[in-house]
Amino acid sequence: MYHSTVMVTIYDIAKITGYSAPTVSKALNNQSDIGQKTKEKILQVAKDLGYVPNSSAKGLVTRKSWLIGLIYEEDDMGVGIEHPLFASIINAFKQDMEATGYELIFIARNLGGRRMSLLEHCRYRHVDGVLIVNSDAKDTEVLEVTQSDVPCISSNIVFPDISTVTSENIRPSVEAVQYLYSLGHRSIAHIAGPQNSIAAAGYERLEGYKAGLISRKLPLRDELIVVADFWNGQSGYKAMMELWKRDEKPTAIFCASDIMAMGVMNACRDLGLSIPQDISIISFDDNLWASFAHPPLTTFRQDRQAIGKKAAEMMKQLLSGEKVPPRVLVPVQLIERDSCRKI
Amino acid sequence: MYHSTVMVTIYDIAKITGYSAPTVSKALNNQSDIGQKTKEKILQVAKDLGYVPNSSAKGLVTRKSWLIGLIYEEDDMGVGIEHPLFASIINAFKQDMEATGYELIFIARNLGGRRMSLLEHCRYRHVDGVLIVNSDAKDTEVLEVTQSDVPCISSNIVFPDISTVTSENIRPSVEAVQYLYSLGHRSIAHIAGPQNSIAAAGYERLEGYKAGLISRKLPLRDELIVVADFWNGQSGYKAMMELWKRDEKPTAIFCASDIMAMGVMNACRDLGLSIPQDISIISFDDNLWASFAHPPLTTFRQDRQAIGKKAAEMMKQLLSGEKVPPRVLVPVQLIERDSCRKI
DNA sequence: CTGAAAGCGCTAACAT
DNA sequence: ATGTTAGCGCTTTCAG
Repeated sequence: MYHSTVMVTIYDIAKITGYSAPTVSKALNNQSDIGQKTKEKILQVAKDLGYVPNSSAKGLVTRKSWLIGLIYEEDDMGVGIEHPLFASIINAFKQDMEATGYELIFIARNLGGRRMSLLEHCRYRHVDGVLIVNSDAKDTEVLEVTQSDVPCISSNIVFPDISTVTSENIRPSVEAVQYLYSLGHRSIAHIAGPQNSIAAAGYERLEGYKAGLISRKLPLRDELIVVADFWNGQSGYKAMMELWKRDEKPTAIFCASDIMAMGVMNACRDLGLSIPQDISIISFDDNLWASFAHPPLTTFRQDRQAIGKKAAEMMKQLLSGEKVPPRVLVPVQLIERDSCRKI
Repeated sequence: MYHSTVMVTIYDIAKITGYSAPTVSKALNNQSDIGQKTKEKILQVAKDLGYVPNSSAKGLVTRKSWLIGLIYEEDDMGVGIEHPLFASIINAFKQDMEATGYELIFIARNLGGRRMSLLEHCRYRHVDGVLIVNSDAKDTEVLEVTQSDVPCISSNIVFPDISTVTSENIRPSVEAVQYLYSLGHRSIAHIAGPQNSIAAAGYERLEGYKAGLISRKLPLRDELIVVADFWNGQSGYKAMMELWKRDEKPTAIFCASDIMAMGVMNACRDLGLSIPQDISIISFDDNLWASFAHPPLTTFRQDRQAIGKKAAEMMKQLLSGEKVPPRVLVPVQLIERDSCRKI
């Protein structure tokens, strides 16, 4: 049955049922101090009338918006417009939060032509909390939000004052080196992500790589490390070309991301290096392409679903006043395919 | 300067400036019937106090929320969790709408445990309009929204009652065939997307393929068409394998999407077919991977940015009461790379 | 050009 | 268990 477009209020329900507005309100909100019969009758009439509450009126008096703000800056990472991680994380987060009654709203940076800071926007909409996804850690407006009293959770980017959830970076990076070591490799290079502190991933994976070498008593050599300019394929290609100009020719490479690995693998091809015969490659992410690469890429799978769910869990804790640890790590899983060989 | 967390209202400003609340309101909203001096003074005090309007109070009286609802169903297409198109479209749409003063909110399907239909949610939040991105065209709750008085624009999926913006599908598909024809190909196959009507892309590209054949007086042959089960790599692989079981061996394939093409190209490899020596491939999308494929893939680039911008433009027209055409097409661009050869 | 009064839809605090 | 009163912050008449 389709309802008319004119708004029906609790007063309409009150009039029809003969009860007062507050009583209707109580019934609708499932309060305790109300008769069972009364409640049923009111609920029935509300249903018949197609009553829908008014979030503005409700929010105005309760001061709770049931809104979670999303600060999502498109792509400072140079990946282009298709970053594969964030959409999934947001989606998992969304589903979890919605189940608890929250809706997600993108926080804008201006309001009807007039500029308005992110924090002002949060206040304007009275968001109950904010999820920061891949924003610039140095953006003053974002920092203003993280330093305010608005409950914030961050995914991917580490901010000083708030809790962050990311995939594990260090442990799997150590493991990557050890995995290659166990295959007999002794000269292992790292093509690292940008070290500009936007994302923890860049330096933490490099750190893990170094720790991995140390754990196997392999020497740390600068000439085996190339830092890519951006998290994209072109930069991966360029980094591989740079690596191969140097004297030491590694037998294996730990690459900081699959997208970069696309470029690295192309560079190998252009260099006449076949994978894994001439060189082994292990990477990070497990994106759509990894299993279709030639050869299929051995890589650590980031669990986007788990990251989003974890972020939601942390948000709910924060919202209910609980303490949340500053950094939460979600495990990744090694997906062994054919890009590494025993030597 | 950092402001306190207690809310400052127009009454605070009124008290300090000595004007009344309505006057303050007028100044803040840049109304005409107010003195220049007065306005300046009020604005200054508002700024000093860190005044931020309250969207609930505002919305309650104006009945305008400055909210655009987003109906975004994750992935009925079987692409997995990384569909590369939608995030970009949403982002472009978002930027344009924000510049006009609107914010985007995801429309949920339940509210704090209680179920609430999509339309009810739209009413609850008083959204001024709704953008539907890749939702199931048969979902009754979505249809309820499209058939309501809520202004709706759809991207990608064609709904009966509302305006839809997509990339051009038919013309480029015709062109794909003609392009291959001009290269000397006469036996041209099509690996089509799912024909289940979720997305127009599936059947429109098939339609364009057929029209292309006809335009060059090539025979339509069913054995040169394989319809994939899903828009993913596995389905592409399977479809190619199926195609090659048949008697007629085409010299070229028009594949309905890049992601499917990943699978098709892998199947070629497994079949011992080298591209483009043995078979030419042309595709659709130009995703991140296409330029890194072996060989780099010739494909039609969808302009996600333009689609999002167009959707925003249509939404604004709708919001201001203008008529919007039922279907708007955004041009795609042929990116010639190395997967097709002259024979 | 400015202000007084009223009201948007809802709920909190109390009284009955 | 139910109703009365009041008020959330803002804007819209309409009077002056």
